[in-house]
Amino acid sequence: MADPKKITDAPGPLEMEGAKDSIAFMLSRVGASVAEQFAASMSEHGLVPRQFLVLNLISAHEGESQTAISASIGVAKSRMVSVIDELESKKLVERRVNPFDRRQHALFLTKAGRELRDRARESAAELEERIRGLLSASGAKSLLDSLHKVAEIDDTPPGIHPGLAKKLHMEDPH
Amino acid sequence: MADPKKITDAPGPLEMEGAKDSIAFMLSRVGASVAEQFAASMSEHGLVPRQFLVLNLISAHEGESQTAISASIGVAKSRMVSVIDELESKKLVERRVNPFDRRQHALFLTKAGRELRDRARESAAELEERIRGLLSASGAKSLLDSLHKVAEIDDTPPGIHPGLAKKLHMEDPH
DNA sequence: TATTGTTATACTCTATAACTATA
DNA sequence: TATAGTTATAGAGTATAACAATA
Repeated sequence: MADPKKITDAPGPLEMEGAKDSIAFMLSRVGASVAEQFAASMSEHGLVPRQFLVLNLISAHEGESQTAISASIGVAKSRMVSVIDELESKKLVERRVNPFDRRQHALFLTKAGRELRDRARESAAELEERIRGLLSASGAKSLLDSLHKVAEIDDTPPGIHPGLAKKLHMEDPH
Repeated sequence: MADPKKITDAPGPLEMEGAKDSIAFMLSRVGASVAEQFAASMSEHGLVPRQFLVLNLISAHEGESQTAISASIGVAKSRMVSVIDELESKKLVERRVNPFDRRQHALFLTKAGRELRDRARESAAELEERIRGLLSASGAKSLLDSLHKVAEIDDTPPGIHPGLAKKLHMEDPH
């Protein structure tokens, strides 16, 4: 086959051979798809995934500094500024001066922040249930187990999500 | 706990509770990690993942147009231009005029393109084996099976990788 | 009038380096 | 001297619309 072909009918999506049999490809593809669904789910609360993560980290570690939070999710501290700025402008997070080191901002959730955290967690739980609904109970357990094993492929600490250090897509009609 | 805390020692990475038990989070995290490893693997051949995908699509569908390829991976046709430009400048891909429709460029791999495709596929296979090495044979089979089930969470056509394409749904051309 | 490939432009996300105020 | 937070800037990636050639 060395000649241009006449396109006679609608070709449909061209497929790549072997992709469906590759764990690497399917993990990457399904992972990106789930991340998209999650981003769409969070956007209903006016959050991007990274903000949800930060909200939960502050919730579990109140009083920590911006640098500590940023290091925990693997982003530069300079990027944390606008993330906290936006959360603070929505009255979800408070910056307080740490009296033990006045360079640091101690981060705390407001009441509204705790409430939004809970609502966003419910959305996350709904997505989780939607996924588990596609699997048997033993299948879900086995999948989670396999994911923990494959997670050993790199030495990223457990709390860090490599994809959140970069960009996550938010759905945008049109 | 309502007071800033004195940071006494290196805190280590702060963790988010429940993340490890969430299939959604782990899928997203491991998927991003695998995608990173794959990108690193492809970069050894001077390719980005999308170029590898395009190389394989042209290989399986020689003579197709740029628009057909771009639609198959869910990217705008305008973005395909620079992708093909680069592949062509490396003498991996040829644009030929399609005599049946002289607006179209029929895409073909060169000999060097087929050789690089094969070498890059070997690298991809190595990553696949590295992942499978972390699992039992039955675990790998079960994981792949679960991934196919979870892939039903959206209606993305099988060949499309949402992470490589921003726009998921191709408009019906009317 | 519609489509293919292309170009131009604006917008978002990111990385990096400086700067300040504290330590 | 070093660190926390901030700002500025430049680069990469992307989406979108418009355009010329062809159908």
